[in-house]
Amino acid sequence: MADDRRLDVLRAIVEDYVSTNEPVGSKSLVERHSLGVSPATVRNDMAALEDEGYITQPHTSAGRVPTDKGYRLFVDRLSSVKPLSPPERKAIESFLRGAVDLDDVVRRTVRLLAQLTQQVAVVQYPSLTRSRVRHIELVHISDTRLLVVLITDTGRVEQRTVDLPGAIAEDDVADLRARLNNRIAGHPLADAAALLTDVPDAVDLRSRANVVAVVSTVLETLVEQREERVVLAGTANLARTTPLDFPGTIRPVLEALEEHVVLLRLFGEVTDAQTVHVSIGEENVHEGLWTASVVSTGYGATDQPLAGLGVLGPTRMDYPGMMGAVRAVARYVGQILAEG
Amino acid sequence: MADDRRLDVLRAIVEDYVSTNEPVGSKSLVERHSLGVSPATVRNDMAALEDEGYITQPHTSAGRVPTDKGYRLFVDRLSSVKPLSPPERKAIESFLRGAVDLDDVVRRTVRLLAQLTQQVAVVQYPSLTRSRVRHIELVHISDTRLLVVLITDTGRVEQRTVDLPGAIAEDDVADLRARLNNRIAGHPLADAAALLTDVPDAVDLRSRANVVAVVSTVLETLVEQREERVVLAGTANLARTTPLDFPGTIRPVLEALEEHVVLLRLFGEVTDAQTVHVSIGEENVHEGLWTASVVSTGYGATDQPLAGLGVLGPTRMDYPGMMGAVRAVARYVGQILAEG
DNA sequence: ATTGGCACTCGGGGACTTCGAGTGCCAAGA
DNA sequence: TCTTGGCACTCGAAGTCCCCGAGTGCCAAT
Repeated sequence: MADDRRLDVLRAIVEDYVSTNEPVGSKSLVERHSLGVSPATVRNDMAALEDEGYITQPHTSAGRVPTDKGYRLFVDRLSSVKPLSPPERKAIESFLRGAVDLDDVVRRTVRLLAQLTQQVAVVQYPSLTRSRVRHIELVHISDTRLLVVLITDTGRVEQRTVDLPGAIAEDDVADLRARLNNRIAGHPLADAAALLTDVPDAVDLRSRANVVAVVSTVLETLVEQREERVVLAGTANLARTTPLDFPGTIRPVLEALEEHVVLLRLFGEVTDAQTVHVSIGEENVHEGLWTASVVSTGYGATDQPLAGLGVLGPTRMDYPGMMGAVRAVARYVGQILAEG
Repeated sequence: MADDRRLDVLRAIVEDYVSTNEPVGSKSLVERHSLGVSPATVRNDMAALEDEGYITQPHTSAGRVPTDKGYRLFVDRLSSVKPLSPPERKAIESFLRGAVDLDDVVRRTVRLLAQLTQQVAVVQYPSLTRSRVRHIELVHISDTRLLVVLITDTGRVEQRTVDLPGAIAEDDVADLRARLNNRIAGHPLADAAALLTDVPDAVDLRSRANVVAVVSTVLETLVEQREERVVLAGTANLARTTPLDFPGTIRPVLEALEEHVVLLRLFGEVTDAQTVHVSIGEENVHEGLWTASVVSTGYGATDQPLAGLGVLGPTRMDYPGMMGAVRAVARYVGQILAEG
């Protein structure tokens, strides 16, 4: 039971610190929470918690502040996801319903999430490799130039121009278009490479070079990671934070946010759309984010998420609330995408 | 001549303040510049300049700092655009040459500009209304659903799905595609509305509703301002600024940067690709940018620019340098786009 | 019109003090 | 063995005081 109370104390410290943004002392703790013990007892618990590395004091005689490890324990064992209120859910739904296309869905989602959480929001575009091909369109731009347009079942559209080694006739374009669609329409993009290897073999020698060029462009568009895109919103919320949250400057964080590769890696661990993942302080791989926490999850079909979304803020954040918001938004987006 | 010297003094003040970030006094002024007069004389000039509102002192008995009006005079009459060094030009060119498509050009441009100027860079996508239609593609997704893809001569691709009131056959799609392209391919988007009005009249009654739906979607895609896009880079450079630059917090600036509508308005005045436009402090319409300056210009064909690009930073910025960088980058981008 | 001289201003920074929230430890009590 | 009240101690925040010096405005002399 003494052990249980120690955890209660840790929970209370995290909650108080998150809401007041001030190191919390033993006295104010017993005042704000009904722990049923005296400050002296709490002090003993605090000393123990500090020994174990869950809390720390900014300077000798100040209150305690949770460490990354403390937040981790809090998230894992001392809190649960805070569901959103019905009005909030209503607002999310009606806001997302208005979207006209995929771009719009993503844009609205990221703004919504930033607004809702008052943090920086990050949304990854539905991953290409995990979607299916709806259609490939070839547009004849000039004799030696085609525009390849790839449409996925999530509504994502990617395009790329191809410079052909030789001239190509309209008829040949139509033929190739039919072949390509016949081969991969309806299939996951991940399988595209395998399905397309023998396409050049089936056409006559004359145009084979052109076909190879087109196929390799299609594959590039599909495979190349550079096409993974993320969208941000709420950067201004970083300026709201106190110097306590980000020691010195928010610059490294802003820099990390500009390197979209870094952001994409945040969603690397996203494997299902059910669990909400939390990465706290130095748990983050990127050094610039060692003072920040990321709450993320996948969205899309529950078994096979399309991509990730999440929020980023100081380690001192309302984890249960953020997790609730992230989960709720992810669910609604998944729903919307499934319908559209 | 006394008047001339006063302007020299103002120029010296601006230059010193920009480089040192400290209010500049009469003594250090004569030390750093060879004005050929004594500090006392400079003091008289300063007093006059202050009376006229070109400079001000942060507090009694500190050096002087240029006002917005002072920077304005400096930009208009006391400085000239600083050309980039040949190596810099070389770097710009080779960096931009590597771009594979329009998206890539824009992305590279904005990063380059941020890097070069150490400020926040903003690049607007080539405006739709000012480009010409290269091709319109209609993709048959389902019986009652089409994907409309619009390709401009700048390489920009816009797409939108249309839900049709009734079913449509493949043949009708092909027919409509041909009609649309026949009508507006090669024409400026701005003329599209006029050119398309009578298209529905030419088809038989049966499919007229469908045609109307498609045409109106095309027009929406063309006309709607929401498709005007901007891209940002270098936000982290704002965190480099001192409290002197942005009194209190950079938050309002970050907020303004997130409202892309605000950014687009920055380029509203861009009418040609020759002159570089400077907007200083409270000259900015948006209140959140009253502590910032914007250096912008148009890019594209010199007579009819496609869109704008520029940088944003504290009013205390190196205007000649920024103008040089912005102008150079705009020229190269225009060149690249003209070739591609 | 320019300049040297001079008295004046005022913010920044260092030294010093006070205040109080918070701590650790201990001995007594349950 | 755990809890608790008591107590001395620590140390940062904030206030006060003071000095220094960069910078100013003004004036009389050139």
